[in-house]
Formats: sequence, C-alpha cells, structure tokens
Amino acid sequence: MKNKYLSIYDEIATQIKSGEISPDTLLPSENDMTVRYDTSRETIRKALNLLSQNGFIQKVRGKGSIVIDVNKFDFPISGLVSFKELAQKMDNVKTIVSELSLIKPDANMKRQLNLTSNNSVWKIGRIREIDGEKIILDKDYLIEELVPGLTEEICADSIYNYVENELHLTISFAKKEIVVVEPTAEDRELLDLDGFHNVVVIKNYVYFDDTTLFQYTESRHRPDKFRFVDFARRTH
Amino acid sequence: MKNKYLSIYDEIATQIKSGEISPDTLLPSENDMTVRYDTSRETIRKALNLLSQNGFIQKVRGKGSIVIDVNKFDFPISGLVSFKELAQKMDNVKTIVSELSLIKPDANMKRQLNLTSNNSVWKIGRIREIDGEKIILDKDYLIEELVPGLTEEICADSIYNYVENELHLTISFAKKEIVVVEPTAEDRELLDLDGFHNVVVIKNYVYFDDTTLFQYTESRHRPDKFRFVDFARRTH
DNA sequence: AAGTGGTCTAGACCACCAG
DNA sequence: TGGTGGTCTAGACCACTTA
Repeated sequence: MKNKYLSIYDEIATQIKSGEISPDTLLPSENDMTVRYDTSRETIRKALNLLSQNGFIQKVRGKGSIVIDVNKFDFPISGLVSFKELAQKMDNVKTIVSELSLIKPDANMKRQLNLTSNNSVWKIGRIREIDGEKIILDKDYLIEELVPGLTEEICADSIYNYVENELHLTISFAKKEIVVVEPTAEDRELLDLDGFHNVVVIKNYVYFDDTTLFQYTESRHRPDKFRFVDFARRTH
Repeated sequence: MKNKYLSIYDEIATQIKSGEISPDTLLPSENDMTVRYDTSRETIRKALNLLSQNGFIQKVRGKGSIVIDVNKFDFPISGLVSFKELAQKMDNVKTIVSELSLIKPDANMKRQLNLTSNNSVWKIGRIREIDGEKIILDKDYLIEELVPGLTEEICADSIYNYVENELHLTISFAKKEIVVVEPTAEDRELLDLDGFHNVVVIKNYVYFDDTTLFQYTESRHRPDKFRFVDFARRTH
C-alpha cells in the first residue's frame, strides 16, 4: 500500500465492477469518505476524479457522485492497450512472427522516428490469427539502441511487457491515427482478406517520459474484424 | 476571471501554441510559479496537470515540466468534436439536411435510447459535402421530449450548439465506436462512393450529466476521406 | 545536498441542489 | 437552509534527479 488515493480508487472501482455498488445510486459524500477512509478531502477527491475520468462515476455539483452502469458501456479501451491485453479477452488467438530484423532506416523512417544518426532499427512483422483466420498484420519499428536484445519469443509475447518490466523504461503517452486504405501486396499475401477491398490501418506513435519517440507501429486489420471503442469525458 | 487554475492553464497553453515558449525547454518550477502567479502550489499543479492531460507538457519527477512540440503531433481531436468544429478547419464544406422527421421508435431503437414509453424520436439525416463530393452521411436520433423544436436551420448549423446554448442542457460524456461495414443501399444513394466497397461507421452515444442517454448518432464516411486521431496519456 | 515534482493534510469559502 | 461538490490555501514530508 503506497498511494492512499490509488488504494481508495481501486477499492471503489472493484466494488462498482462487481456490482457490489449498484448503478444509478449515489456514493457517500466526500465528507463521509474522509471519515470512512481516515484521510483528507483532497485525497478522496483525487480518487473520485480518477473514477470519473475512467467512466465509473459521474460527479454532479450539489448532488453527489452517481455510479455509472459500467456493463452498459462495455468499456474504455482507449489508451495504451496492447494486443496481448485484448487477446486475453478472446479465445483462439495466435501470434506468428513473420519478420524480425535490423534494418538501416530510409529517409522516411528517419523522419518518423526523429533519427539523425544512422542507428539501426528493429523491423518486426507479426500476424495475429483469430479463430484460425489471419486478421491483423502488426508492423513495428523500434530504435535498436533503446531496445536491445529483442528475440522472437519476446515478440510473440508482448513487447510492452519487455520494455516496461525487463528494460524498466516507462512508456508515457501515445498518438493513434486510424485510416482505411487499399491493401498492399504484402497485406494480400499475409492476411486472409477473403475478398475484402480495404484494410484498416492504425498508426501508433509511442513516446517515452522524456518525449522522445520510441516506437512506430502500424496495425493492419481486416475491416470486418475491426472495432475501436473510445470513451470521452468532457473536462471543462 | 473566475477559475485561477483555468486562467493559468489558458495563459501557458496559449504561449506554447504560439511558440512563445519553445518546445523541449523546461517550464519554471512549481514553486517559482506560486510566486509568479501569486497562488498556492496545488493551484499551479491543477493547471499543470491539465496541460499534461492535453498534451502540452510532460511532467518528470525530480526534473521539471518539459514543453512538448505541439505542432509535431497535429492534435488531440479525441473527445466531443462536432462536425462544425472540424469543418472550420477546412474550406468548401457544405451540409445538406436530407431528412428531419419524428418517428415512433422500433424495438431496437428503444433499446439503444433506453426508452420505455412510446416517446417520439427525431430522425435526422445530414449529408456532408467536402469540395463538392458527398463524403459523410450523419444519421442522428434524439428523444423529442428532451430536445423540442428542432428545425432544418438548426440541423444545418450545429445541434450541439442548440442543445448547450439554447436549451442549456449539459452534455457530459460520450462513447464512440468505429467499425467498417458494407455500404447500405442508402449509402450508395446518398454518398459519392466512387466505387469504394466499404464505409467507416462511427457510432456515437452522447449522455447528459445525469447519465441518461440523450443522442445516438451514426456518422458514415467514405473510407478514403476518413481519419481519426487519438491522443492517449498514461494515467498511472 | 539542493531542487524538482508527487502526495497528503486541515482548514476555508463558494456555487449549486434539494427539501 | 443544510448538504453537496468545486476551488483555494499554507504548510509538510517524500522520491527522484542532477550536480
């Protein structure tokens, strides 16, 4: 137990997810909670603001904090979600590493990754197979200097895990871009396109704490199996 | 001037956007700012956290707040963005109201909008024309009781404006879902599909402060003109 | 060791909602 | 009018970075 406000957040979030706290009811007031959790009001408010940002409650001034029916909204996927996290919710998912090599970046790549010197870049291709069909082609580019020692095993598992837990680098934020394009020859070769005329491309730019770009990823999806969910909350 | 922390946020955000504060430099420390803005540290921190959440700065413990190059990341579109806001960044944009009628909801619609009684529902169709091509078909469904008095003029302008500024209802949060589907007969009829085989469908569920659903919208895009940008920040 | 941001406290006043 | 959440203060201790 380190952060008091995170503990409180976790406790309440768990209760809401399990249904122990019913949707459409009010949480105890902030002042009640200061007593119940033996802490100050600002700390309670930190926890409640997190709950609000993550779609668990809705705060209304003069009234209280209303519990939102989380199951009604299947849930914020927004943010940094790796394929592995998604896959855990499904069965029959397999990853095939189609490519793992070190390349010299061309001019375009240098621009994308903000490279000036001639660093080597990991080029990784991974095919995601769901229920026996090859649905997603993930193409990753990472600067070797920052992420040494990649292996096929790591790629088949989760690169995020490796970076955060083994290398102890902190991934901080990401920009995501979604577009729909004609399939390339590579898409046709590697994916089971089944006559589909487009692929959905998700471009992901992942940054470290110090705002340097660490990874550029393209995730190329067969359109019928693609679904993106975003949960937006008005801030002010 | 009401909120101190919002004023400080606005001031610094403006300076970053204009380039008055250079990217990759450090902001003054929080303690410096308490003096400069004549306020407490927690208030400064509120402003800085907003800046961080909106992608202007990156806070690093023990170091300081690094200014991010906002022009490098075009910018957070994530959230509640109406077509009108998007259109203001483009030229040659036109809205054609193809339908505005009151309907009795069918079973599916009742489920989507959480209706029990037999309320009437606004059905609105709007075609968005960009550079003379019909690119987007927006279909909106709103509960009449909550949003009375809709006219073609309002629909051609912005429904959000009407709801927030005329009716004084507060839109609070929204769930967005993106999928790619085969065009319907209606899509083929109303849009210039130019031989494209898919449309990108953005489903939008908009909620009021009290967590009741207020609007369901489908925005149907020709795939080549569709682009979605999301800016995600790790919270903990 | 000095300075930074992260957490936490115990108070205060305000705007808003309900009975 | 009493209770709610929203803002703000002046202080404290801690973990982390940098020199």
